[in-house]
Amino acid sequence: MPRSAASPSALSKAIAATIRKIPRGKVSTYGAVAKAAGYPRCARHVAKVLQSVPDLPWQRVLGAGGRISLSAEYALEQRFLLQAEGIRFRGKRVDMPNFEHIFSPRRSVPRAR
DNA sequence: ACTGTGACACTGG
DNA sequence: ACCAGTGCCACAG
Repeated sequence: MPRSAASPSALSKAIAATIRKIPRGKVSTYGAVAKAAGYPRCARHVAKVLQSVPDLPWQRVLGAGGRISLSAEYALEQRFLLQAEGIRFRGKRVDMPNFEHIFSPRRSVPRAR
């Protein structure tokens, strides 16, 4: 096995993969993505991944509470893209109760029921 | 090994 | 409800 492992760290891949799972018409938050990817306290890394990895549905990732955490100009574009997917806002925030994507819980504890 | 980075989350005033 | 400060954690140089 060559040591030329994949350049992107496991964390980056996991986060990127998680972001790709957010379906069209839904959104998530940095914290939620990090958690779903298996790295609960790494919300800030989600931001890093969005920066470095192209071709991700970046507009579907929001700050806590559904707030857009981009500078004004980009915020405008993000909002536009989201609305184009049918997502609705309430003031400056996305109507989270209705549009937040719920990731399938990782069943580290099988048969948890 | 150390320091700076990053599109954050959370708490308190 | 808004803003500022503080905590966070792994990556990149």
